[in-house]
Amino acid sequence: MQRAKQQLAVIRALGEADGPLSARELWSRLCGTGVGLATVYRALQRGVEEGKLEPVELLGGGVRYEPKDREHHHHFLCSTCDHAFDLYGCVEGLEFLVPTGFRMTGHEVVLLGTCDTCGTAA
Amino acid sequence: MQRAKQQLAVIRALGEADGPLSARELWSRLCGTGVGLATVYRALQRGVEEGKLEPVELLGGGVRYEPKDREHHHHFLCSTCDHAFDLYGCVEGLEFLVPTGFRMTGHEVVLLGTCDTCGTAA
DNA sequence: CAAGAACTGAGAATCGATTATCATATCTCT
DNA sequence: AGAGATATGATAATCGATTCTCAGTTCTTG
Repeated sequence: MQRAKQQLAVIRALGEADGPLSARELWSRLCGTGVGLATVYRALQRGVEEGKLEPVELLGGGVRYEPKDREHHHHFLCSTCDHAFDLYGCVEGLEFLVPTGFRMTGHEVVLLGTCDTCGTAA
Repeated sequence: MQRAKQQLAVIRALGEADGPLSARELWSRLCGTGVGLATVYRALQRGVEEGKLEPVELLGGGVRYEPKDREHHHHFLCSTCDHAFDLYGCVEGLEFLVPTGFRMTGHEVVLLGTCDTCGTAA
């Protein structure tokens, strides 16, 4: 077994996901492999410290994580399954919203609705 | 004392705010008046049930509330003081981001940065 | 004023998310 | 293989946010 095998499994699972995952989502994806929830949190914490992972805060409280090497993008949040999907493309020209005196350093766009799986199942 | 005086004070404070407020923010604004935190939560819960208030989830976990009669708008979140400000105007043309098979029912735009107060103080 | 319903504040209880602990297992290096 | 550092899983502990409980207060109605 190589060094920090379980933590690598966590990072890899994140890389294969179609969007940012929460600690719990990650854990359930790795559950069969016997990875503990504590290890998931440890891997996420270390990944952020080492600059490999980016914490993503969307609506709904929890923090999700995604690989930091992805380009600037936004997310679609399915209100049925509560899963977040990466979107491709970005919105420009938001500056007109900023009040005078305020300095904008970033923006977050979240689209809400139903993903294809949940929409078909309904 | 009229009926539900404290709860009205909560609703009024929300109406006077320049953005959505969390339960704790509301409480601290009413603190001198001896209003209890439980009452703030009760007022918020009832306000939502009666359709007067709208829960707003931005980044950072907590739920904030704002009067429901405001027009569609978005928010500016100051990363220094963590206060959310209403913005005027909306972003259109986000549909191009939606993947095929997904159905978009809404969108949330949050601008991040520093508000005028925090920017001046820095 | 009397009676009962509704409201209130303080603190306890609960809840989910995250972190800390600890004994065991595994790695690295020789 | 042996020694020491690191990683691991289970579970306890912690934390903040929210809800619950309860005794006391205030309202409404007559």
